[in-house]
Amino acid sequence: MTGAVEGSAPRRTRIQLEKRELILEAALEVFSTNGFRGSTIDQIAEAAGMSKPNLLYYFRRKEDIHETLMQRLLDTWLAPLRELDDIGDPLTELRSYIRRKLEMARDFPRESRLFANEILQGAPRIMPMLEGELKTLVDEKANVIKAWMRAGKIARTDPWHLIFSIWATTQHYADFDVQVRAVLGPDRGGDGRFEDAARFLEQLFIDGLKPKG
Amino acid sequence: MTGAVEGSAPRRTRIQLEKRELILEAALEVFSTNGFRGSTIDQIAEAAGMSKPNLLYYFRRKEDIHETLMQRLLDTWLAPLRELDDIGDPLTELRSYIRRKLEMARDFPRESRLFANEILQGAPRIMPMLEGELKTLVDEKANVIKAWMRAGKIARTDPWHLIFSIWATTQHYADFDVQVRAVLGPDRGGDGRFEDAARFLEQLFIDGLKPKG
DNA sequence: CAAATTTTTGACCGGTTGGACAAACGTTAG
DNA sequence: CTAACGTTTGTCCAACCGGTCAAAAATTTG
Repeated sequence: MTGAVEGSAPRRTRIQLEKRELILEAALEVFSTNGFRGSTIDQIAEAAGMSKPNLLYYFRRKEDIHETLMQRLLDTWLAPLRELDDIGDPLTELRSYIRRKLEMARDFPRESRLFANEILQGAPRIMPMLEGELKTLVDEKANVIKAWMRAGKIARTDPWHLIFSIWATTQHYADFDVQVRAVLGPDRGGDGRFEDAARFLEQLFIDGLKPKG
Repeated sequence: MTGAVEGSAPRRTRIQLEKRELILEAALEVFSTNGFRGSTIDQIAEAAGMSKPNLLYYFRRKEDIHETLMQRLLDTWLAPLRELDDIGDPLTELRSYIRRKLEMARDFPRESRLFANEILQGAPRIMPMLEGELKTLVDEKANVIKAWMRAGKIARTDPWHLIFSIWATTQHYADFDVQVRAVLGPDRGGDGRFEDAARFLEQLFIDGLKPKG
């Protein structure tokens, strides 16, 4: 009769751990396709194979599910950028970063869409993170890229907008997937579209960033 | 006592024309920030300065507002690509296209977000248009670009993914505006961010597309 | 002006939604 | 076995939401 599933000390049962995972997986599916307000607890419960009151036993409010999902997402979402290392070869590092981001768009499109949904609606729930953690990380990496430019390792350009462009182009293949498929048609829109995209983006960014002269 | 605001022959009063515009303007604001399901008729009505039943006198269903909005949007949204002309200088044409798209992201961010919202959720209402009109247009322009490549006017690459990248990078500044602002901070995130973006994108795409050798 | 028509409004309705709750059911430790 | 604790479910509720309707108010037309 505790019911304190989410206390300051979350002592969780085996069942709680399992069921919470099940719910989060189902919620990711539902939220990423319908948005927060467009999703109902009933939909998530059904997708998780349980009743609504049962779901509400594990997460007291709809928002709690979304919040938990968002917290987990952000860590893995920023991991590729965190790995951008200033001790490696600049062009190799950037190529790896682009490739990793594109792989995430391919392998975790639901996470990408969940994030896009949140930002589109003004990021009401993660604004502090954007202005804090994210800005700090981007500024840090922008300085790494700037150093590469000063050292003549890559062409000079705006590091922040370079990062934005990499985000935009790679996430486009997850967020606008239906449009990409529709335009490419059945032949070119199949599984090969990510390899085509990888080739194109490598040419666009890496060739474009090679130092002049 | 007709009430037939939307008949096969839409004989519309002056008041009807005015009020419908008012509603569409309000609905654009509301839909673009909350999504279709996240928006209520009451919100739109209040934003338009009228009561809910009054709004429903001009648009019988919520979906009708969204549909009308979407139809209008698509024409203006694709206009820049339609203008891409194969009689002009290739690099100039592409530069103009990128600039126009970025200007639209700056001047019509709500339209961009409305469109993004629709695509994100699987484009349930405009799928036929994507597979029809849009695909036809993109294929046509891809062939124009291909011809430029064969003629050695620009570097060889994938025209479809080139177009996707231009869409992604330019629309990013509308759809992910809050993120861009948050990361750039108060100084660089001000009005100048679009000029910085324009400079960056021109360098990225145009320099990268100059013919080799 | 007065009749006809258009516009606006308040009241209302049925369905949905997020969430509460207590009782029933299952599990586990002593 | 049994008491304590964890889990599940049916029922219920208040708020919200899309939409209807009839009647009032405003406007147009003759």
